[in-house]
Amino acid sequence: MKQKRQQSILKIISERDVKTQEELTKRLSEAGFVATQATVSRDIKELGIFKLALSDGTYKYAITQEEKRENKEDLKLFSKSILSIKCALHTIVIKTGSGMANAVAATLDAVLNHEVLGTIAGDDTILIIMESPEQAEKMAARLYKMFRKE
Amino acid sequence: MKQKRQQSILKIISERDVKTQEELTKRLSEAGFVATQATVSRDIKELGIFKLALSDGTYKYAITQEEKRENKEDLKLFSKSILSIKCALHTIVIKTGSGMANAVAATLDAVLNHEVLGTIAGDDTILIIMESPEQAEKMAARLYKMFRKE
DNA sequence: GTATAATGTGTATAAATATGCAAAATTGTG
DNA sequence: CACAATTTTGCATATTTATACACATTATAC
Repeated sequence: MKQKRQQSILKIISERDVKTQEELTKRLSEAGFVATQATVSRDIKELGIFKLALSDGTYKYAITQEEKRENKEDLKLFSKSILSIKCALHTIVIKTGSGMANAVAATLDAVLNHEVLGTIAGDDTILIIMESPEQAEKMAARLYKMFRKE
Repeated sequence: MKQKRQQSILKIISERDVKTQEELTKRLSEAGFVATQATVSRDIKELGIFKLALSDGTYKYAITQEEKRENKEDLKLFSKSILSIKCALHTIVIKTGSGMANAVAATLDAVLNHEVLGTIAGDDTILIIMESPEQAEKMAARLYKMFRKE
């Protein structure tokens, strides 16, 4: 549910100027996702959405450039190319089909941008560098979930 | 006053992670600009600054890409203060006119933000830390270009 | 299956932010 | 200079947003 609700949020704010979380909550329920402002606040935090000052003196919620390109759909596509995800110290190693690493890394980069120190991609291997082993493990778990075949 | 205060705000949020407007108000007054949260709120609106969710669950105020570019103009100004750029292992050492290091470093930080691990500024020296010697060399070359007198 | 852990959510509320209004400061004009 | 017009600011407060806590839901292990 959360997943789809957040999808819907991204869609809504890209279509209209949403000025407050209350308003977003209302639009969400119109779209079939009933939630409270509290939940919306948390979603917004997770999605990295922020309140932007418009030139007309009002505000709207907006997405960073990276997220616009995000396209969680792309990720699903790429998930077919991902062979394994492993954690080593403060780094994560992802094995992909040969020649796929760069494409996957680029997409990953766009999505994870603010959360990772960096990514390096070879031909069939991606190295993701985190700040600490703990963070690496967390991120690995998240990636694993992300790419899990269902 | 307003002008300079807003300058100062940009500088402050590029140097530290500022989590609330209250905090920013405090830092401002430390920098010699006494104002209330209300004023800061208005400045933030005018500057197009926004509250960004960090991956560690907290927030900070951040600047849009466009404004970072504006700051790049400042770089040209600062280039007069830069005496030398040298690379050492995975770090870069920049020598500036005495007392200029902090100002230059703050601006550099704003522009390079995502690309460097960190910067430290003394009175006339800036140390930029990269992830690897290769990256350091690359960045040094880029900086050299950036500041080359034409 | 049941138990246990982890994640997600609503309620109520705390915390943070934006703004109407009046006063102060600044700018423009003669 | 005086005086009007404009802009900026603080105060008080309304609005908006984030979060502690308890309960619900979902995933994971046995």
